[in-house]
Amino acid sequence: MTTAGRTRQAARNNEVILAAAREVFLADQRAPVSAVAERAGVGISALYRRYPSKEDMLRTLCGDGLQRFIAEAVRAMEIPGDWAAFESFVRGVVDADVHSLTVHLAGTFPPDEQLAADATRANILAEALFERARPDMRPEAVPADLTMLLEMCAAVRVPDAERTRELRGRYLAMLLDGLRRGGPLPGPAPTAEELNWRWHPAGTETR
Amino acid sequence: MTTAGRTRQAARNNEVILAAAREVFLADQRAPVSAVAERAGVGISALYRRYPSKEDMLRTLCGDGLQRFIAEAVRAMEIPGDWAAFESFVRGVVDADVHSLTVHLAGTFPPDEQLAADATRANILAEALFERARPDMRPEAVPADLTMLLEMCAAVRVPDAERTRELRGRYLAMLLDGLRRGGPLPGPAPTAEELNWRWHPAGTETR
DNA sequence: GCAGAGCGGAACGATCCGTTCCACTGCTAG
DNA sequence: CTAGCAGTGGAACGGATCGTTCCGCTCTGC
Repeated sequence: MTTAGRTRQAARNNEVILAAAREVFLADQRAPVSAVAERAGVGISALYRRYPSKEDMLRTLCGDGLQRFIAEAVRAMEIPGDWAAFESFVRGVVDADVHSLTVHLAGTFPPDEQLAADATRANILAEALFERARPDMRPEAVPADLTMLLEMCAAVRVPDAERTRELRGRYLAMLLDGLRRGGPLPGPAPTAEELNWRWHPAGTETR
Repeated sequence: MTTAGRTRQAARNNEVILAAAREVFLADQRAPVSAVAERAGVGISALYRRYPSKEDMLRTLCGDGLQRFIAEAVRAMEIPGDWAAFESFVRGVVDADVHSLTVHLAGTFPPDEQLAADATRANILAEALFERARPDMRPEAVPADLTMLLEMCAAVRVPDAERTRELRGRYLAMLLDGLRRGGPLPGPAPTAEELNWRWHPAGTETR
């Protein structure tokens, strides 16, 4: 800002705006565009110069989240211990607060070819990590459970972002301990359709 | 409907409308009033005949949820085993899907004297049940964790209501197992303020 | 029968939000 | 040095949504 020329300032705004958008839409998926501008400390024009529409902004954000998810998985793959790799992966995803982006934004804009490809890749990676760690888990656990665990962690939220991270760590620890041991689980695991319903054409839903 | 006179029909509508409101606002706290009317199969007039405003409807709904919460606690109190009582209580609350009502509606309308009293009573009861079961829990567990566990269970959601209940049972089992055993938990437990922030005057929140 | 309680749903006004537009700024190319 | 324009702030607009009101109808309970 102080030392910045016009172009430098503009380049900087790219990140600032994306970060602001992430924060705002993480807190409230239905937040207005103006809220993003306000948080970024820029005018609305600055947003519309970069993204043709709000929808494009959300798509970009979602894709970005998916990339981070994939990056976490790739990183964790290198970790030697099977359970350690899985745990590090999940902690990384929860810590980066990536799940809300990829899931809670679903349905707010039509899917996308690139997005679908990334989602598939993300699923494959996550499943691989899960399978590696499965020997350490209770027998009924399935990869689909991971999605739900992430969803549950994302539900932990307090006004302060840093504290939210801390609390999520606490409950993720509980969840992972629960994933490892305990008596038999009631009811069947979630199916793929049940996990992805947000993307589907929104049929008549009971709730 | 078939055998109903006008007054009988009206009395019936009382329950139908409240049930519809519960379902609708459980699914989406920001749902329009018209959605409630539609689900109840009545006109909008039928709602406004009973409740002066949407806000009153939400308040009633919230109070109703709190009553159910209290009823679950009182019921569970009679159960002999300490852990069994606690578990039955939590399962009951999750099963009745009462948590979303009392928490996710928070902030959408100004508090209320009766509501506050009920909330206090609910907290005391829940805490008592928690303390009874605490010997069976990992040492770091505190009553405040219960609120978060409920919040996490409420995050489990699929389009079908019955299936949602089933899945919540699955993950509640995991959570309870995690609550009982495992290694040390990272980070401090949530504070009372952190749990009730939704009710507060909505200061400047980071997220 | 008939007065009116109860109701359906159109209509209204307020609010909100995505997008556009325009005036302005100050860098940067030449 | 300066002309031009990329980048910007924010007011303005038009459409959508939603809470609430209102009017005309129905059908019951007396």
